[in-house]
Amino acid sequence: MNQQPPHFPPRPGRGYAHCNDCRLSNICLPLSLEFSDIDKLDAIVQRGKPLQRGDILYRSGEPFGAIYAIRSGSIKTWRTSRDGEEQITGFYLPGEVVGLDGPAEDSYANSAQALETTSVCAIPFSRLEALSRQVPGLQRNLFQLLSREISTDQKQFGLLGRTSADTRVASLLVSLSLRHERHKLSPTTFALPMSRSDMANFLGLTLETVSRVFGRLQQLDIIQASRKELHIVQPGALRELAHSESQNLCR
Amino acid sequence: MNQQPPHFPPRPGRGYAHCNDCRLSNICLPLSLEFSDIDKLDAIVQRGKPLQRGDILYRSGEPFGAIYAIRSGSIKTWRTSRDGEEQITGFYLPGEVVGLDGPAEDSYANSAQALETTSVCAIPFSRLEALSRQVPGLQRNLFQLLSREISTDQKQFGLLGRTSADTRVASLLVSLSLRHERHKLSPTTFALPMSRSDMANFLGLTLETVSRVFGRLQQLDIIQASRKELHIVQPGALRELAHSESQNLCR
DNA sequence: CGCGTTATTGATCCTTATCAATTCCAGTGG
DNA sequence: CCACTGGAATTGATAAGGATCAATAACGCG
Repeated sequence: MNQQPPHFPPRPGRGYAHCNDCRLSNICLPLSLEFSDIDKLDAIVQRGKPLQRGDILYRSGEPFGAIYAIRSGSIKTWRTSRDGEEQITGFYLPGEVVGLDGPAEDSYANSAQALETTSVCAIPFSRLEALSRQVPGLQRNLFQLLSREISTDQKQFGLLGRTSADTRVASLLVSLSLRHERHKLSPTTFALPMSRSDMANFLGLTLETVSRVFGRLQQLDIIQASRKELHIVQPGALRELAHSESQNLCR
Repeated sequence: MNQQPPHFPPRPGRGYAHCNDCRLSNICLPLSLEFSDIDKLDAIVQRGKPLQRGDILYRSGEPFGAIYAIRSGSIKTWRTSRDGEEQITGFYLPGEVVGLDGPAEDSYANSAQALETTSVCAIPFSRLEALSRQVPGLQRNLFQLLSREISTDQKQFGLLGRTSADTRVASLLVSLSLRHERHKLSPTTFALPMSRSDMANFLGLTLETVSRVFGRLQQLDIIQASRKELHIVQPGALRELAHSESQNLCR
């Protein structure tokens, strides 16, 4: 896999969509800004060529420069603890933003890697800060973005701490499903861009357990899965499972 | 326990320390601002009378108005999942800020409660936003504050997902110890403001397990604990435990 | 001093980790 | 085109850590 970081030219190449044309502008940073303000934002956004599967977007410890909005594809982020264990901290889909852990120490705490062919918009943070001082709506969106990341991270606590393997896997699948729905994609049939092992790591399980849960969910005809392809047969049942604190699929 | 929210008069009562006098100003929001800018911040800060143990600072679902810097005492925050289970999301000590989950949905996702007699500075967020547009250093501090919350939340992932009960408890104690040290308080002898059950909930354990770990740690003379009083006898050994991914104190 | 809450300690069970073997698949090269 | 190969996934057997249930003890507060 190619491990070179992609480069972002100072001014984006022609031929890439601008924010005002982007169909994600209603869930991304431009959310509810005026056209003229979106143009100002657009002027500092840098669009490079797509990352390939396995490409690293940034590495833990690198100086913080930009946050990245995902245009297409998907990204995983992870931290490395001091004894070298890796903990996946999130999977990010189009319209979502990675790198928000950067401002804390002015360097990235996470590493970020493309799970498939992925296009991102790089937004240099210092320029974004400056712009958001002039555009109150943008400042507000930025605060919301950070705050939302806090909120989703905290949701994960309950999942990791207190729930059965079944609930954890179901939760992840439901979360992905909802996010697909938001993009007007099928919420019931989509590809899982990450490996079982990635899911397991993210959910605080082993890959064997994840695999077994997949098995059970298929046995019950709640999902159909073959490798990376997922079809949710009974969305209601899956949601049910995802929201139960401890319940599991007693075989 | 008194469940009334405290009220914050529009302009603070006399006799409360201002930011420029506050010994926490080097770790709180005013961090590395100029005196004149700190005064501007100070002008929007509201200081009420202290909360008592059990007092609610804000409740999940309430409209978001302010973030709160803790001056003395301690606060716990928690989320309530849709099936009514409570998950403690953090313990906050002086100089730390709660309410950062508010901007996401313009309402608090967490509830916050005083664990002991606690003084807080309320900072109305819309006024803070406005001010931070004029004071770039303040805006930067705010972004850092949010980003740091993301970072500490993500650290918790690895703990909850992958580590032994011993490691989790040790981690919490080490974290508290380090934060006490930052305030020039003893890092080895302090009071635990929260119950065993709170710790357990936060760490994704049961209170019985937490109690047992305390027992083991005392057996090994790593800590001495009696109820809420904690003395760390061997800080090194505790840190060791806290950083090991899976190791546990096989009895 | 007595009650209720909080913490400790003990015995047992269950879920999931761990270890191990096998299968499946994608990609490769002959 | 098909056999090979190596990573990913599945499946099975076992064991361990922590949850659960239960009883007791210690403390704080009125």
